[in-house]
Amino acid sequence: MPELPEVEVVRRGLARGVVGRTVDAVEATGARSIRRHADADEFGGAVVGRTVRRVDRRGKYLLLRLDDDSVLVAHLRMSGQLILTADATRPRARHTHVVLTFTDGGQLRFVDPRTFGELFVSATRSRDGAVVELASLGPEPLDRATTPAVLAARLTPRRTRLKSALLDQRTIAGIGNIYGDEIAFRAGLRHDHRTDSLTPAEVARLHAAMVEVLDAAVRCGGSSLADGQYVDVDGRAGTYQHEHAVFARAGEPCLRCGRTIERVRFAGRSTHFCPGCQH
DNA sequence: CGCATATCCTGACTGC
DNA sequence: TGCAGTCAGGATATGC
Repeated sequence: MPELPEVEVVRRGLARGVVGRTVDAVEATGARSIRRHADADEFGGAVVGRTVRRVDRRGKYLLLRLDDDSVLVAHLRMSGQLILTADATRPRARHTHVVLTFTDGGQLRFVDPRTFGELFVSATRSRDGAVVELASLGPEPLDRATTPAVLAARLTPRRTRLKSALLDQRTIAGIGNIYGDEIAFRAGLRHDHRTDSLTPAEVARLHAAMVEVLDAAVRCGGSSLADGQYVDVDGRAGTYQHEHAVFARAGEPCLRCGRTIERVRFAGRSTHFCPGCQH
């Protein structure tokens, strides 16, 4: 479900909601959600008593930096949600697998029907705050340091297709199926455009499209699709789905040229594009 | 190396 | 209304 924009919106909610708060108790009833840990006690032992210092994001991962320099890492995968509630007595949603209760009585709940998501504590204390488990992630799309030249250096040496490269988190971190399609459309490039044939002008368009699409999506609070899975920490849906040019618009006219948006299976994922605007 | 496929799960939706 | 089949925002392992 969530890609960079959705994860960034959740990060902002957590930054407002949990920084400075101290974990009083942890209930980890879903073993799969903490699968990198031996058991619930071991996971709880790493979190209880800790105060959240700040919340960062790396690609689609959330990093809750704790006061012992460890990091509580969260990935929502397809169906995960992190929900804040001030009232611990409020009924828990079905598939609530991990609950952190703060000393003030509020809670952070991890809800995840498909159980693909996970929470783990990384003991990493590297100087720059990097999490060793996430070392293979590519650069951040919205970092100023991620210039068109950086993007070109990561794309053009590879002999693959544009969408495969965009979905590969080692190329660039945070882009998933929705934004891969939207970025390719805005750049005027087909999903199956070969990365090794991208010209500097095409990479420049791709870079601009990437920044514009992701920025706009963050400003809209992310994309919430028909199943209503994605919501922020307060349970609110995003609105960027109304701005989608191609994703989930198969059979509808392209808003730019009027041709019919197509949907194909590519790289194992549903892929949407305009046959008139993308080459 | 690149690519397709299967896998981990539950739930929503489609068509009979 | 019930039920089988299909599909889903991600990441990873495997085999060609």
